[in-house]
Amino acid sequence: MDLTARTLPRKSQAQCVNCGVRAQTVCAALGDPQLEEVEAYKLRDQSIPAGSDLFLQDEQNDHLYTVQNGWIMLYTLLKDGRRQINEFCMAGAFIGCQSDLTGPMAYSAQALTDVTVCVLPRAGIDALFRRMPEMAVRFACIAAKSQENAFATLASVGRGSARERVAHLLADLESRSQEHRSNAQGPLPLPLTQEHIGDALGLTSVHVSRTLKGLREDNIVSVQGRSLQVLDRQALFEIAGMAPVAAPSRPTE
Amino acid sequence: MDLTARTLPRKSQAQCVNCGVRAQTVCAALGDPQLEEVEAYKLRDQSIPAGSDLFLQDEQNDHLYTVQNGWIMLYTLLKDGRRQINEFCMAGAFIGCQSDLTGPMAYSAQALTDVTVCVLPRAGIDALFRRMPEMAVRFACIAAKSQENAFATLASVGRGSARERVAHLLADLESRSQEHRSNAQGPLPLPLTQEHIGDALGLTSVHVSRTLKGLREDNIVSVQGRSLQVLDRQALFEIAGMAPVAAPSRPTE
DNA sequence: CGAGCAATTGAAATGGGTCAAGACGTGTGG
DNA sequence: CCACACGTCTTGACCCATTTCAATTGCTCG
Repeated sequence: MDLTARTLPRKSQAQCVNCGVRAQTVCAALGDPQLEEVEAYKLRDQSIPAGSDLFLQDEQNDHLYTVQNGWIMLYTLLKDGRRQINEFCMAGAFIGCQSDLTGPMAYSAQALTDVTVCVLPRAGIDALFRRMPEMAVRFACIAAKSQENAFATLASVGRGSARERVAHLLADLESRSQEHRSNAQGPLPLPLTQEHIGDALGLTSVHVSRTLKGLREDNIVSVQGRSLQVLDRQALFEIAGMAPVAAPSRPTE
Repeated sequence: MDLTARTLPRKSQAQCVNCGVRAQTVCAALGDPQLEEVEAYKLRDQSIPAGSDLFLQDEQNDHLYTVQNGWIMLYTLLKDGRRQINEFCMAGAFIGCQSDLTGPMAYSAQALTDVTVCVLPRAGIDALFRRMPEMAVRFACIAAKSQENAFATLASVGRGSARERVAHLLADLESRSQEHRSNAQGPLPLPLTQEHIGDALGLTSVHVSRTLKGLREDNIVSVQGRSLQVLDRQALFEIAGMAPVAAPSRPTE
């Protein structure tokens, strides 16, 4: 659980100009000189082992994180132990920023795989934004984007059947994974247990199992071990209620 | 209200320095000179009758809105007509800003009561943000806040029973309403049908009716007509799973 | 006074939850 | 190399919260 003991704070880090996720995060809009300024501000890169928490809800935290690689989940714990997973974050995600910059965290974050994050200090971030307005604008866009994602999940969980919810999640994960993969075909890693999926969708792991079985029997996906293979992208996105991104033309209405 | 404001170049609109919701919205961080700049940028105040849409999802929209008074709901329509209400917005809310500033809207917005909004043009908002980074930062905080709200709703909808969900919504509305009301006691206006409540919580209006009946019979709330009276705030927040101040110790199984 | 929408109530159907038992890995230690 | 332990997945049987369908009662407003 405790990760701070395990990680050595060292300044040796990848250089920002070579950052693999630069285009997707707050630094996207910055030129090289500005990037150097951010680099000076940056604390370190940090490796997080799978299963450990970046931060816990209701606790204080002084950092902001950009995911370099690996998966992180944001989740909320209820008093009686029930868990709601709010979001699965992949490379490029900017994590830890909330409305009350100085208050305790509103939710928890846990690594699903081994993860590398770029760490910024939270203190002074608004001064940095003030000096680099492009960064602030970019940050605002990211915040808006993540609000839209939350709305989409809410619609799926609030209004969808189990089958629709699972399809929506898989479709979402698949299309987001594509952004980070070179080849479009082939199975993609899915570091989630069925309990994770259930906790993200408001379902029981038992029922997730049954639902996946149904999708498997309809030859829509093939989930084995920790990998997901989408067999019928069209059908999957259809069920999910999402418009397939690059779908072959077909009269849908 | 006393009007000791100095004379400023006026359009046909309320003056920004006197804005009633200034402290809660994107302008909060701005000084008077910057506020004048925003005022020059501002298009107009606009009255929206109850029931009409500010904008529709998938359609283009050139404006951004700050709610001056009244209630607005943000909602998502699914292909088959099911509706998910994402958020109820009250005075001070900043609406219409999304990650893709030039693209079609990701969700719809409809007035639940007669509403007055302050209208900004969408084009050039990023330039404005760039000139006033405080405003961008403020916006990001607001967006983050709304994401946190969405997460809280998601946890409620994904993991709560009908009773818990309804209690959570009522508790949330009640505490937010308090911010805009002088006297703490007494019934507060609730411009929602039970169908609205159901669509916000992933429930049927029929079941909302039954659930409210249960809360009424337990003397926790009294909902009559379009107004809500919280009778037992402690119990309501207890059921909602929100901490009102400090829950009395009680062995919850 | 009647039209129309919102709320209530009852009865029946069902999607998903719960409980419980097994199967299937996969990594560990002997 | 085996055995065993632990976590995950699967499957069956039953249960129940919520939905669905349907009828009735208000309430508001023209």
